[in-house]
This record gives sequence, C-alpha cells and structure tokens, in this order.
Amino acid sequence: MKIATFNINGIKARAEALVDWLRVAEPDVVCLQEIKSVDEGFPHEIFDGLGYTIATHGQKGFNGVALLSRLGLEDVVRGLPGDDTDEQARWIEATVVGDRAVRICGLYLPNGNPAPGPKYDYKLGWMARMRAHAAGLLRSEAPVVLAGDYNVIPQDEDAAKPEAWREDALALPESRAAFRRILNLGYTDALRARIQGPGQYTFWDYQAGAWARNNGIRIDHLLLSPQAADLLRDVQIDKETRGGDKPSDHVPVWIDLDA
DNA sequence: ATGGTCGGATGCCGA
Repeated sequence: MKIATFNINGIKARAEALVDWLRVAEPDVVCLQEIKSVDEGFPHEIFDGLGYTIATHGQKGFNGVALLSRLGLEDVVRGLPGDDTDEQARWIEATVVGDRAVRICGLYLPNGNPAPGPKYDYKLGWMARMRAHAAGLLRSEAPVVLAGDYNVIPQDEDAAKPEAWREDALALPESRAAFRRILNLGYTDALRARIQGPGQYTFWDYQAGAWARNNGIRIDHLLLSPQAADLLRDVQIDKETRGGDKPSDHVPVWIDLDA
C-alpha cells in the first residue's frame, strides 16, 4: 500500500500538477493539505477516471485537508478530536483496507508564527491534543500512519540553514520537544529511519530562489505505529515535482507498506 | 492593486 502526503497549497491552483503526479506515482492513498477550499468547492471532477474515493474536510480560504484512496475509505473522522470549539480544518482520518487494514491520519499542523504569541500557543495546544489522540490510536495495536505537514523541523540537520530558523515556530525547542513527545509514544519517523544523509528536504520557499539553492527544510513527515513500521518497505521524496510548472512549495513524500 | 512569492479572497492575510 503506497501512502503519500502532499501539501498542495490550493487545490484549484494545483489541479493539473496534482493529477500529473498521480498518473505517474500511482499512490493508493494520498493525504492532501492546504486544499484552501470548502467541501462544496472541491473539484472532484479533476480526479474522474483515476479511481479515487475522496473525503474532504475543508474551510473557506485557508487550511483544509483531504484523503484520496483507490482502496476505499471507511470510518472517516473529520477534525482532530479533543476540542469541539476548534474550527480550523486540519485533520482527517480513515481506515483503508488492502491486504491489511491501516488507520491513516492526514494532518496539517499549525504554523505557529509569530512566536511567542497566540498563534504559537495554539500550535503547542494542538500538538498536545494530537499527542493524546496518537496515544489512543496506539491502543488499537493496528497499523497507524500519521502523515502530513507538521510545520516542525525536527533537528538542525533537517534545514539547509538552521541558523535562519532559530527563532521560528517551526524550529523552537518547545516545537521540537512536542514533536519528540509524539515520537516517544512509540512512533517511527519513516524518513528519518530510511533516508540518510543531509539535504533531504520536503519544502522550499517560493522566495529568494530557495529551490535553486536547495535552501529547504524537512517538515512533511510520516509517523508509523510499531505495527506499521514492521510493514515498511520503502520511503521516497518526489522532489522533482518542485521543479515542474506551477509547483507547490511542498513536494509529495510517500511510504510503501506491505499491507 | 495587495513588500520580497504564491494562493485565495478581498479592498490583505496566511504561509
């Protein structure tokens, strides 16, 4: 089961690039972030003929997540559990059944800038809530995948210029600690485990020629429960999409599970 | 038209 995460930065602007990538990469499941669309405005028709079942959790203007699956979607949950007053569309999860049933969560973690401030407080609160939910998911003892744009640079080696991010919400010690607290529940960072060496990034800013200079950061992550980690066959970053026409500032990242 | 660059939605905000 090939499972990808891709922050597409606007579904309407990215329709062509996204479909082009789907035809080549042929993922079974895709977690999309920043669809920037309400559910009613999501262009289902661009996926016609590709065989995907689609579930969206959108909002007007910003944020918004979606799941695509060639293997169906069961028991869809929209919104990160634990706070009914949170109106930001940043979480969607469902069960996908291949050879095995996998619980797949697509997430768009808050950016948190400027820090300190209310946006950073929201980020840390959201991460604590995600940790609680991630702990609950482990109790199923089933394969679980937490895939998305975490807006966290886990370590200095995950940035081309770590000094430029020292005061940023993506790299502050509290952000990194909150990310580690989720890992320490027993999740495996799939890219960290399988892709070695520096310069392995998933995001390059549109500004200042960041892509041309490989001035990137690694912030799109797939975390695996122990039962999912046991099934891991492959991990890849499809960085060539960043050099295409009208690219997102993120690229797709995917895993292949024996499931 | 909106800083640098985008996208979506307005008469800038979020990233």
